[in-house]
Amino acid sequence: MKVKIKDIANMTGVSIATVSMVINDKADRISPKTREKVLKAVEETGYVPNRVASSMVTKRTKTIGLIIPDIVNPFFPEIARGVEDRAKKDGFAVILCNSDNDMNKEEYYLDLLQEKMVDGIVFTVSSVRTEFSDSFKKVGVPLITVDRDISNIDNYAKIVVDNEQASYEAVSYMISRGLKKIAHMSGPSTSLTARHRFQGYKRALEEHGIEFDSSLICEGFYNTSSGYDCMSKFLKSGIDFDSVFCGNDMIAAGVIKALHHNDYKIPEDCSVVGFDDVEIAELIIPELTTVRQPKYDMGYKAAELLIDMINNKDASKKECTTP
Amino acid sequence: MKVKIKDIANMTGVSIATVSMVINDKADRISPKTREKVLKAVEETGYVPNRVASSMVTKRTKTIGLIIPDIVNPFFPEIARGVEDRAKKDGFAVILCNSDNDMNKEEYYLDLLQEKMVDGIVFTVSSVRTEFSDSFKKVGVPLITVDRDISNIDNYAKIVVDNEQASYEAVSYMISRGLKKIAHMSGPSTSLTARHRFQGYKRALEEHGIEFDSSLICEGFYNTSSGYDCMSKFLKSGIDFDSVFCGNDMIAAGVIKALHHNDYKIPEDCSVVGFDDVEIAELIIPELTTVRQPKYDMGYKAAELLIDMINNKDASKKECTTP
DNA sequence: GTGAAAGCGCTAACAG
DNA sequence: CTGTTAGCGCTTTCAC
Repeated sequence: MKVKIKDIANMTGVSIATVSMVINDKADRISPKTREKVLKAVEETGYVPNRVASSMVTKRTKTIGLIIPDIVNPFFPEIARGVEDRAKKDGFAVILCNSDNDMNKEEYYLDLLQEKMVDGIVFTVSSVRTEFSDSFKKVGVPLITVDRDISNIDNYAKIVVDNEQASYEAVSYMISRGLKKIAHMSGPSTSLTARHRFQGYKRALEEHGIEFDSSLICEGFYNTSSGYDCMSKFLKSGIDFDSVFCGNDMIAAGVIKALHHNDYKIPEDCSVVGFDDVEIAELIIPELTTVRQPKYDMGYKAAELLIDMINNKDASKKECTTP
Repeated sequence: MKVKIKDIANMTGVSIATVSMVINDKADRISPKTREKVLKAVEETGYVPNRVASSMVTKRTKTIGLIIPDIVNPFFPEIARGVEDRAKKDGFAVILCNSDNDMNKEEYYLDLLQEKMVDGIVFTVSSVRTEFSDSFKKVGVPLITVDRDISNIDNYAKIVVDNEQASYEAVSYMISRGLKKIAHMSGPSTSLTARHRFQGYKRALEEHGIEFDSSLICEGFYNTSSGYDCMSKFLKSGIDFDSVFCGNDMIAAGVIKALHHNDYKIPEDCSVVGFDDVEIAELIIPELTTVRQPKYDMGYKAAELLIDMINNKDASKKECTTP
């Protein structure tokens, strides 16, 4: 039989209240002697406090829920890690939920987490969802969204990543390095991300007095073959460029491949800058410079804000942009 | 104020015992009429049962812990996903813990999970650990290890991956495709994984009547530059080979790069086969054929076995090899 | 079919 | 400083 607080109390000849206090370090009012005695008994018996029972009375489970689309998608592990690290700092555990961008699963987990009485929820919004369903609005615990797509969901605390700004900075950097004819191979303009990255590109050109040239733009998809095709087309048509700013690393990989096949040297003949969805990319392709996305920070900050909301109910509905 | 079982009971004019039964579908002995009435009240009030309270009496939290070194390491997300999917199937939630291969963190989480009264633990053993510490042995709940390195930890239920066999099959396949001079560029022989993969390579050759040729072996590290260096050396020294079996995908990426630089065509001039630690690799490098590791299945099976152990206390100490 | 009552293991006043 | 006591919200016999 598992040993419980009562056993420790009996063993040491004190009350369970006293034992509870030393276990929870509310020892301000406990004599060192009793404290030692209790601690020793705990040690000897291997007593493990039952936090489920504590939760019953404290109404705190010290657990938060994390709902993401899919931990296998390389975008999310870092977010998850950020959340977990911050949670751990305050003694919170994290329940991991993969929603697959499926509304039903999202609701399933929202329910599950609430039944488990989590203290709060970090929710990574999929790029598909554009608004909260009813069951969302009914969530009775602090909830914060981590939004990689700056969607139009409001009225919730959220962490957003500013793709426009990140893109702007990357292109500005390229300009500062003397590049002038910067092509842009983007993801589909149906994607908010792609649009924001494009806007950042454009703004950087404008603010540095470089005229925007639509012939340097190639819209495709977020994959390697798209990058390959765009670059092949450019090479064939003889368009003049000295560098490429790519919508993501997959595109960049395709671009690099096409350049290789045409005996271009990188970065001597053409610089390639990608956008980081995937950590591993640059390991495999050292020619690639990439814009790091603050995924870890997004998770970390989300958890931080959430814990804040858990501790002061008033802290809700904040917004926070990374980096 | 949150609505609780008592409120539902009052609203419907039945006892809390009855409400409890309909909520938990122990409705064999409940009249359909009462059932409907209760369900309706639940619906109207948005009542969410407090599973923490249930856990108090049932002694089951329907939660399992998952300890892995680091979710950011591309090896683990799939394992985690496998665990989560299987757990979900039986209504279990998963608490995610990143240990960073740090014994202290491992113990911290082992403790945390037990305090949270998880029903069981899936533990992914780091390649460093060679034995269980005391606190390990004291774990009072079912525990199963997922072991990618076939280490010498015994006396626990575990899932292992058979690198030797996977390697054997890959090389056999290469041989069946007519390849005869298969070079092997391996990870460091200090790694169990590397040794097992090497053994599989060797066995495949032997069983297919191909003589082992140590000059076709190049030992390095599990990274790109190692692959690049090995291949460069081979090309310089004029060693005759028609293909390369690589210890992992990083090595393979380096090999491919070196071949490219020397105007070899893949797979016409030389086939390259990698070993899959990283899903993304083949997206970026389509020339690469790779041995898939059953990471997802490992996680899935681990959770399955664990749930089995949770349900029948006798099912422990099984072993199970994937694939 | 349904209800009453006894806890599950712990915390938090309040007394002493 | 320490003990007593009243629950936390639910499940589960055992009566009715």
